Amino acid sequence: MPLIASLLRVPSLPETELLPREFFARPAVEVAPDLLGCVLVHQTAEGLVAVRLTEDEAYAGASDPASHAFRGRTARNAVMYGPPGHAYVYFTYGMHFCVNLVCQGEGDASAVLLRSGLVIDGAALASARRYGTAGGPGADGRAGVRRSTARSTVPREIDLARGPARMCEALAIDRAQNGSDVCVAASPLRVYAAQKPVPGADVSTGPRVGVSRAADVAWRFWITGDPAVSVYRAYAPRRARAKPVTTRGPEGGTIPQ
DNA sequence: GAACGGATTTTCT
DNA sequence: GAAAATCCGTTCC
Repeated sequence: MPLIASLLRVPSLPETELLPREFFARPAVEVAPDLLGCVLVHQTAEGLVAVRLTEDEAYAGASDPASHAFRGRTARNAVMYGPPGHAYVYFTYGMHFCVNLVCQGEGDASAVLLRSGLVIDGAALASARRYGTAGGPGADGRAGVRRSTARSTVPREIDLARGPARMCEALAIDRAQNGSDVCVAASPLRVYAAQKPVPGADVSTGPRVGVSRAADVAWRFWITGDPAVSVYRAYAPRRARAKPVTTRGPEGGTIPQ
């Protein structure tokens, strides 16, 4: 084995190797179930965090109404049109990042959205990123998880990367990782093969979460019974803002709000 | 335990 | 100008 491979080896992955680019050079619906059990690693100056993938979703390109590529190429989705085995990171809902892995060949804008995983390395660092410093919830005054009630605000390790935006926060994935090649050992962000492949019989399928279009296709995949899988939420239209702000403050001198 | 509303900004119509 | 591949705390069964 090359020396560099041992130097970059992940503690929890003694015998596994990086996924080759050919792995991703297939339709996303084929790649998505095969990614379950594989390990996403992000190495930063702070340290290394690794998650074993437990849930993902396939997005086809121009033919999929739920895909970001459905309406053609834009500055945001450009990476999806590039070569397979690269990360497509996008920002959504004004505050969250989500990470995809690009599939097929160049020009086919398909990808797999990574939805959930179990942290198997760097849990302390992941927890610090999600909940603040290791002192516990609220220790640094951050709003993430507060002790507002006596129960149910205790962070759980199972929740560290359970959900697409949570996983990005645990792994410190943001715009800087958009376009990263996950198939080379020199990349801080990379994906390793599963130590023990997940049998097809252990993979469940269902509709994708939160999408309004093409809600009938079962392109969400997860490891059956795994606790580190996000809760399914059907698409729900967001209601209009309660305060239209059509007028300014009261005329008579009452204090706003 | 389900349902709801707020936060917040990029992206495209 | 509205919707969006979300998360979190609160409220109401």
